[in-house]
Amino acid sequence: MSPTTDAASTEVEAAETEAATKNLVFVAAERLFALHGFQNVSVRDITAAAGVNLASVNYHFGSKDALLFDIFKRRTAELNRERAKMLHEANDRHDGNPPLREVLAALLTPPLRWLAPDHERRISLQFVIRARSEGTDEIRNVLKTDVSHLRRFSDALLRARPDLSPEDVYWRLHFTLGMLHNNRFAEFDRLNVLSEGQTSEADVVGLLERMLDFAEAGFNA
Amino acid sequence: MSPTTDAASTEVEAAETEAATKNLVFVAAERLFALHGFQNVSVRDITAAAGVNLASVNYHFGSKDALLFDIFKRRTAELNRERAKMLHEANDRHDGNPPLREVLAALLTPPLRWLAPDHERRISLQFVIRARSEGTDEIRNVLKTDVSHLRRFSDALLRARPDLSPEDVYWRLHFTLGMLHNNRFAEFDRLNVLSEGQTSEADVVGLLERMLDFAEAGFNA
DNA sequence: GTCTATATCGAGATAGAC
DNA sequence: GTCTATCTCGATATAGAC
Repeated sequence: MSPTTDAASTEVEAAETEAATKNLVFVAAERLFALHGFQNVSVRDITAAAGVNLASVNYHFGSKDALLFDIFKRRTAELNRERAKMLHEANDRHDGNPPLREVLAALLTPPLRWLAPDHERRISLQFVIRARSEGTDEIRNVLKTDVSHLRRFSDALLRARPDLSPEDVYWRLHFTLGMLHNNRFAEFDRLNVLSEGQTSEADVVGLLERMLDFAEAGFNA
Repeated sequence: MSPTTDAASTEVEAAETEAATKNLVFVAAERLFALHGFQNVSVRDITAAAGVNLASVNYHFGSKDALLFDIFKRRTAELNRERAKMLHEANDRHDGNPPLREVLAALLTPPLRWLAPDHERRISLQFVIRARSEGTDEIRNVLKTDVSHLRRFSDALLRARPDLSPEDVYWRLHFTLGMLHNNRFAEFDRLNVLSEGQTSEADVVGLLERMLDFAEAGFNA
């Protein structure tokens, strides 16, 4: 082996190791935050679960807060990309004026898909939902000021229901988002206790239909 | 002044002071928790805001967690008492079978009343909503296991809509609660940004009507 | 880049004087 | 009951060896 290839392969290995370590931290942190909440998980918990060194979080992400923000940004970007794609397809199918239900479906389907018991993003959705209400000041600021992805949907809803006042449309979108964000593990547990096991969130296709029925009727009220 | 009256008045004063101090802590803690979240408020913040001694929290409530739990218990009890009263009155008006909208109104009206800008429980409602999702393990446990007050409502809904499957009723109640719990200051801010000021949560009577319209239509879907 | 050891800080809780 | 001073702990962040 020449020194050159040696150095090159070492660099590659280091880059792979770095990426691997960073990813291990990312995945472990997301999981722990989703299950136990941001404040209840320490950097030690994360690095222990990931099987990496305690200093990794600060080395790769800068701080615990920055790690949380990083996960939040990546997952919401993924989610909103899927939503935008579905809305775009609905637009294509209906000459830029998709009916109400299809707009709502584009908003709700991606997160509901993620909720499926065997979906690889199941835990990510719980993370995003928790981060929305328990997150850092930085996350709250982004939520409050960056509404661009939501505007696509409010515009589509306004077009789908030009007979409604904008005020009505905005409020009904707000209600629909409330329905969506209530889909936390803890809330499902509570509902299961109340219904004595008659409800099961495992059937996400059924749940999506239920939510669409409810929200569509609410918009048509 | 005889020693007897002296001692008596001293006891009274001490009791009043104790009650006053305890109450100052309670009120200050509720406010700070509601505005900034449980984890972001220290015992020092609370006692400073209340103008009392640092040790007061532990002396009067045992611990920070116990203080939070105390506030949560008292406010949810108040809220559920108002709800139960409204449901009871609706039962009286309709021979034990109130229509759907009146059941929903009994569930939603008390918290919406509390939301009014000049209502003395405005901050308490924000506290309860936040405590639901950001609270301690003890609070989460109570939420999960103690569904007795909700059962009154699910039973009434089942009676109001015997044509629906129980599963449908439970899910739709879940959706309705999602709409309700989304009424946080931060969410209103977000909605105001999105709607460019076209929505105002100050008109709680209007908001209640909007929510009832949406939820009733959802149940009738 | 990784890891250990440690600095530093802020928190909740409490002992003991008054 | 109240207050001050303090204890103790657990956290994040980082310096410095390898």
